[in-house]
Amino acid sequence: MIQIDYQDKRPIYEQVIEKIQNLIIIGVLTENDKMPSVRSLAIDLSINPNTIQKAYQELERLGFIYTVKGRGGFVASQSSWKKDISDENLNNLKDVLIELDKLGVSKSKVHDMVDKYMKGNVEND
Amino acid sequence: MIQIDYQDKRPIYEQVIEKIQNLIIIGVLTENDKMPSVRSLAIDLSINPNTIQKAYQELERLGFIYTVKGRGGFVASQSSWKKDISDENLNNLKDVLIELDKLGVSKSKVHDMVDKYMKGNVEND
Amino acid sequence: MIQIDYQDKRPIYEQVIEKIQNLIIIGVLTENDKMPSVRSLAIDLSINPNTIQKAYQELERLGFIYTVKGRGGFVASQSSWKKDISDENLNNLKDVLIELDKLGVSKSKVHDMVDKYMKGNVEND
Amino acid sequence: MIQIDYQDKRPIYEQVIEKIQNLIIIGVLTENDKMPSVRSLAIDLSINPNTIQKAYQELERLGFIYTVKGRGGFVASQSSWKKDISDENLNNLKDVLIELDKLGVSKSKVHDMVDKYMKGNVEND
DNA sequence: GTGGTCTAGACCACC
DNA sequence: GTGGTCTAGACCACG
Repeated sequence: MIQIDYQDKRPIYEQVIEKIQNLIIIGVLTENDKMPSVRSLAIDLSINPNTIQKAYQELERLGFIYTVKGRGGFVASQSSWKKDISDENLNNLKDVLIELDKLGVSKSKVHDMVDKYMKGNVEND
Repeated sequence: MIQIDYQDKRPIYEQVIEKIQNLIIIGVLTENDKMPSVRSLAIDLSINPNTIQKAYQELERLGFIYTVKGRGGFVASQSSWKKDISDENLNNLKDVLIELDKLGVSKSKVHDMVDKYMKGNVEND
Repeated sequence: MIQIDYQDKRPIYEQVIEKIQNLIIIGVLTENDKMPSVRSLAIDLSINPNTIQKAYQELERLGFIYTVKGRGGFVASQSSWKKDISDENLNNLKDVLIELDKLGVSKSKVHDMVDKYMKGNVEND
Repeated sequence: MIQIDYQDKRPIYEQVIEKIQNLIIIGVLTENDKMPSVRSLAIDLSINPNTIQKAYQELERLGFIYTVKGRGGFVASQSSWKKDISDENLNNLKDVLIELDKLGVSKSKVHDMVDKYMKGNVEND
C-alpha cells in the first residue's frame, strides 16, 4: 500500500502522511473506508507502531481520517480537508510565481506549463 | 541588511542563505560586491559565527558567492546560479500544478494567478 | 430513539449515557417508564450489548434509572438525580466564569449571554 | 513550577499543557520568556522527556509557545492564542447555560454567580 | 482486536 | 546544550 524511502531526508511519519493523503486525494481511499490498523501497517512497513500512530494523529488533525477507540481509523469526507489543502497549494503557487518573476522567467513559459501539466477542470470554478 | 525570524521553523543558517540569495537575485548585491565578513555579520545578527560560516559555505556551493583566501567573500556572476535556480523553481511549479490538478482546481484560475503575480519578462525567453 | 456519532471522540457508552440522560431531563422519558432492553437497544444501534450494559450500569449509579431483576430497567424519579446534576453543572459554570475572568472577558458580555441562552425559570428558586 | 496529579484521570501530557497554559494566561510566563528545556522539566517532574515533548508540541500548535531547534522553547505573544481560547470558553459557557436552563435553574441564580466569580473587566468590550 | 499513553534509551541536526 | 525523530516494549480503556 505504501513504500518508505529511506533516502528521503524527511522523517518517516511525514512520508506516511503524504502517501496516505495522496491515496485519499486521488480517491483510492474513499469516505468511511477502514484504514489499516496502527499495528498491522507498522508490521507491513517494518517500522515502529508509534511512528504510524504519530502519522495517523496528524492525518486526523488535518481532517483526512477519523478514529474511534477500539474500532480503528476511517477515511473522513472530502469536506473536512478539500478547502484547506487547495488553499495551501494556491499559496505555494503564488510564492513560486513571485520567485519565477524575480528570476526573469517569462509569463508565456509559465502559461505553457500550466496547459501542459493540468488536464483542466472547468466545472469547478 | 538581514533580519532573522526566530519564530521561523527553519534553521537559522537556511534563513541566512535565503535572505542573501534574494538580495543577489533582485540585484541589491551584484557581481564582485564584497560580502560582509563572517565575523561582522555574526555580530550584526547576534548569532554564532559557525552559523554564518555554514551559510557562506552553502552559498558558495550553490554558486552565489566565491571566496578568495585572505580577502574574503564576493558575489559571483549570474551565470553561475541563474539556470540552477530557475530550473529548481520550474520543478516546484510543475509539482504544484500537478497537485492542484489532482485537487480539481481549474486551469483558468491558475492562468489568472499567473497574470496577477508575474509582471511578464518577455525578453528572457 | 438515539443516534450514535462515530466521529465523536468520546466512547460510545458515554454517548449513550448522555443521550438517555437528556431524554430524561427534558421529559421525553418520565418516571417509571420502561427502558428498552439491553439486547433490543444494542440491535437497534448496531453496537455491542456490553456497551449498552455499561451505559445502563452508569445510569443506574447516577440515579437516572433503576433495575428490577427479571423485569428490566425503569426511569427513576427526578429526586434521585436532579440535585446532583444541577450541582455538577453549577460547578462547571463556576470554572468557566473564573476562566473567562482570567481572560479579561467582560461581565456584561456574560450577562448578555445568560439572557440569550436561558428562558428563565423563576419558579424553581 | 508544575505539579503532576497522579490521581487525575487525564493523561500526564494534558495536565502539563493545562498547567503551562494557565501560567501563560495569568501572566506568570510572558512573551519571549525561555521555557524550561524538555529534558530539565522531565527530570524536574520525574517523567519521560517524550511526554514533555508531546506537551510542548501541542502548546506550540495552540500558539502558546514557539520553539527554535538548538535554542529551546519560548513563550509566544498573546495575539497567537487569546482569541481562540476566549472563543472556546464562550462556547463552553453557552453549553452550560443551555444545560442549566433545561434543568430548571433560574436566570437570577446564574446572574448572581457571574457577579460572584468575575471581577469585571469593563474595558474589554 | 483497536487506538492512546508512557517509559527507557538512542541518534540526529542545530547552535 | 537544545529540540526532533525513532525503536522496543509495556499497560490501559474500549468494543
